[in-house]
Amino acid sequence: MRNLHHPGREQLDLPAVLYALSDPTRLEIVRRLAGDGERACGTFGLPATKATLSHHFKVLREAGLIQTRVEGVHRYNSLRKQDLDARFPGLLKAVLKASGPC
Amino acid sequence: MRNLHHPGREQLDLPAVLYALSDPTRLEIVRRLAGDGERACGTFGLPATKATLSHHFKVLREAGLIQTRVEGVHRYNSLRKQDLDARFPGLLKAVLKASGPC
DNA sequence: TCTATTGTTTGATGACAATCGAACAATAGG
DNA sequence: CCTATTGTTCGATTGTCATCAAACAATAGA
Repeated sequence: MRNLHHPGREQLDLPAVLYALSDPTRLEIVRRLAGDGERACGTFGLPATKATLSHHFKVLREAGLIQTRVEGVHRYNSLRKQDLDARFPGLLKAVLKASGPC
Repeated sequence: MRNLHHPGREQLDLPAVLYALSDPTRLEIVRRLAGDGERACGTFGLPATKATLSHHFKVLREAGLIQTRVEGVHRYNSLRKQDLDARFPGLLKAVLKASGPC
């Protein structure tokens, strides 16, 4: 748990990204990160236990959608907008737009 | 099997669409339909049994990605481009682009 | 050092999904 | 009517996923 695994930009896999986005809870996390820039895991107020949320953050991280920065006792998450846009131009924007108004 | 179920344009669900696209076999089917317009199920030459392919076509159909027209003994599939673009502007294009050159 | 906070990991459970072979249904063509 | 073709459905198997409670790890602060 010391080292969080983040795939490189070139390793981003489209099916894995689409799969990560296909869960409503994970999509909501991405939506909020798209607006807020950076947030700690515990600040989402989503209807799930911390174990479940930790699982979802892990899926998003390993698919390359988010980046997690450790600072003290917190984990700050942010969207990897630039990497996603470089690899899959227009995809994130289209998904966010399709997911409704923020 | 007489009546194939196609969800209406307004019923298209983003997570379901993303999930359907997150399988490599299904993504490949969509890619080919994007180029070819209309094709019968048996003409894809994908490495899976007909039972498995029938399953994938069903997932795509019920997510609203494809339309199946029955003619004689064949089922002709086509992409629901217009419905997808109306509901999720730019999404299909971005996914196709991200999935590589056709 | 003790305690509270934050998040991960583990283990278990129930649900769902991908895959296949075999049986079935529908149709076209003899 | 018989047969080949095309695709769906069924049943079974195997594997994966979402979820939770509980245990654990790491850190900050008193």
